[in-house]
Amino acid sequence: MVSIRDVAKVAGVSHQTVSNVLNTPEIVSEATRERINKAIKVLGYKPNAAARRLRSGHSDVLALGISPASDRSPSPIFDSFLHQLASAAGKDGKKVMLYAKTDQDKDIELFESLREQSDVDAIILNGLEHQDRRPLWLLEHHQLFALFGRPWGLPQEKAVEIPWVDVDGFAGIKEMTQRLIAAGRTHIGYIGWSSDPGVGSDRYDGWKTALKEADIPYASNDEDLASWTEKVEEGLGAGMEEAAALMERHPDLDAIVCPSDNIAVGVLLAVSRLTKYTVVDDDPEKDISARPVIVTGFDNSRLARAFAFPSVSQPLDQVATELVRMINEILKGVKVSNEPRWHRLLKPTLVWRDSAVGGK
Amino acid sequence: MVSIRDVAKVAGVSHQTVSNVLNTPEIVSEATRERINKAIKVLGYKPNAAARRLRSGHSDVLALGISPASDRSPSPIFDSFLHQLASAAGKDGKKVMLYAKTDQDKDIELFESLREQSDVDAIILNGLEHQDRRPLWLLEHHQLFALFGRPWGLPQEKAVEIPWVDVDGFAGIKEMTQRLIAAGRTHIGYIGWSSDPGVGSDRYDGWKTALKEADIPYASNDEDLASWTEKVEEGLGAGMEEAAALMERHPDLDAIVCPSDNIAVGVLLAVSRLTKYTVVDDDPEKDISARPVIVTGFDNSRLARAFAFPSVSQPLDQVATELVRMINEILKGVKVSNEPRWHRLLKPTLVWRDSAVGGK
DNA sequence: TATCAAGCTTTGAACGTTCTGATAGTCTGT
DNA sequence: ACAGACTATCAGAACGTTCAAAGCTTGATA
Repeated sequence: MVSIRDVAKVAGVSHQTVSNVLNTPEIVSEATRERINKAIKVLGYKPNAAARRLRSGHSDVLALGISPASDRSPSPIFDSFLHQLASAAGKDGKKVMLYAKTDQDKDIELFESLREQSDVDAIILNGLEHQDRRPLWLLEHHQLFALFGRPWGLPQEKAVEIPWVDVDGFAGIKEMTQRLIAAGRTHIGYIGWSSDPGVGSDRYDGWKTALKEADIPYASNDEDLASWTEKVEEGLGAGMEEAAALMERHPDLDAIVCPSDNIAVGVLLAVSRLTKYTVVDDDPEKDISARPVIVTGFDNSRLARAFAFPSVSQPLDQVATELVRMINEILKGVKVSNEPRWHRLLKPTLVWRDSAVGGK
Repeated sequence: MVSIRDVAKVAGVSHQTVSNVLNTPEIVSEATRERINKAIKVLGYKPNAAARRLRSGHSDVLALGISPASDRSPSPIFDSFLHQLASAAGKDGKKVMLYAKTDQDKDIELFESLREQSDVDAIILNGLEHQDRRPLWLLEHHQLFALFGRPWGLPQEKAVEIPWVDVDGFAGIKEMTQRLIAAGRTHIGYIGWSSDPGVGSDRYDGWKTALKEADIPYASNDEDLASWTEKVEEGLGAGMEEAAALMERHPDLDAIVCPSDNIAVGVLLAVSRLTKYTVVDDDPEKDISARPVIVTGFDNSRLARAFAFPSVSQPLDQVATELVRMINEILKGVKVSNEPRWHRLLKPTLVWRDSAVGGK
């Protein structure tokens, strides 16, 4: 194995100068720098990560938990996020380490073992549960971390100390609802999660607000609103019965907004069965505006593409980049504060679809 | 930071004895061992991974590439595999590191940078392309690795040197076809990948063989078989037109076998539209045997659950466990040979469904 | 009693890097 | 010509662990 000292010998300098070329090239004169770089190339020298870690105390590794897929698994786009994160981290010379998530207690146990082991510089949390203990534990033990998602349900004074990136579900759903209204739909229902004080109510509010601002009659009364709403647990294909109930209650229903693609698929299937539009021969799905009821989702996953329903697309590349940026700044010693750069609420993109079903 | 020497001081022994307790406890007398363990607990000592790596030369880290989700992405179950792998590795004190896959050349470049850096002990490859250069490169450069999937298309003498785990697609599809025959279906078509000499033809052969063994008339003639087959590119919702074509060609068709859940969904949708069975009121999907055409998939992903079609389930936990075991053995210095324990073809499980559509 | 083996423990070096402080060389201004 | 400041380089220590080998008991054997 070729070390920094071998390079030094070949280049005729001390080992420290080689180290300087690697870490602070600007303090080395150009002549020697070139000589050393040449020696590095000739010898095929690669810095030893372990030694670097041992001495410098940081590992350039981010840890990310991955939960069993059977979980309510908010994201059909989790693997997409993983790729973006690995990519963003890689650009920065960092690596992403996976750990298998189980429950909060086990997670914390694991954090404990990562701590002080100089094995992981920072942790990226996502998919927080309500009143999650993990962020507080991490804060308390001065373990660096950043959050994908907002720290819903945490006291304000704590939340301020937590760096997070999230996508604005409220704005996304609101825009989608407005787009439906612009398309002439005026009887728009909502089928979403039953028990989710954070993300769920945020998206629900998006729908409600759009209706109110457009002066849709039933939006002015909470009781009326409730009758245009159905609660359902997250899950692929969920919401079929609820869609039926909603349509029975409101025969004039012409659109349904869902906070996830998983639910939207179920709702779309139920709707298409009840409205018979899938059996018409000349494919009415070619133009979704011809659909008796338009169903919309969230995440713009492959499901939305395959079933050709409109969906809200999360800018996962930006999420990943911002997370890595935040962690970098923290590692450099910048303190987390109330400034906006520690709490990024990214705007999602509306993906409308007029094209035919199918495709990849 | 508390080190091995601090523990030694408290326990009144030398640092090496502490190290022995950690690595080879059996050579330390019980009395001292207990004393040291107590000191470890009291001081909250955690071994420093970086130092251990530096000295011992191995990192206990496995690298795994993750490709952008837009790719033909063979697995709607990739994240599930990730979880299993992280879990299996974790049980063994190992970690999984992600790297962002792009193309073969970039991958190899990355392998090169991982090499000698004592940053990664072994690489896990999956989703090989046809005539993939990566396994050969890794062999040539003596970088340890194992494969999820078979080294299709590699010369036998090389393939023998490559440790791999795969799931027997042939057996899975064959069993599924036999199950359809047992259910009284005798006109069974196949819609699968157009260009895939490895996995694709393996699964196709499963269908063909089952038909032949059951003496289905059209199975004896290759030309007839071809007319019961449609080729299609992988993709969620793909295969709609092909399903229509197949049904037109064979009005007596009563089942379609697909090599992936993604395709099965498209096929199922096309079939349900053409056979009008989704519009019947008393949910014929409650019992799939009542379906005019049964569609089957592969992977038993959430899609199969949601749309209630039968599918072949891959034992991902076993795959992960075996991969980790192989890598462990190689790390211990065991040479890869022609023995069966280096080439594991695992039996998948058939998941039949009689229950209603929907649910999680 | 001297010798040897076995069981347990210790000592010192080594892994490859970065950190710290020192040294030589060059330039500037008086 | 000389102090002072700055630049480029160097030498040695340090990070926390494991490796290699040597040392100390103890008990059995000749």
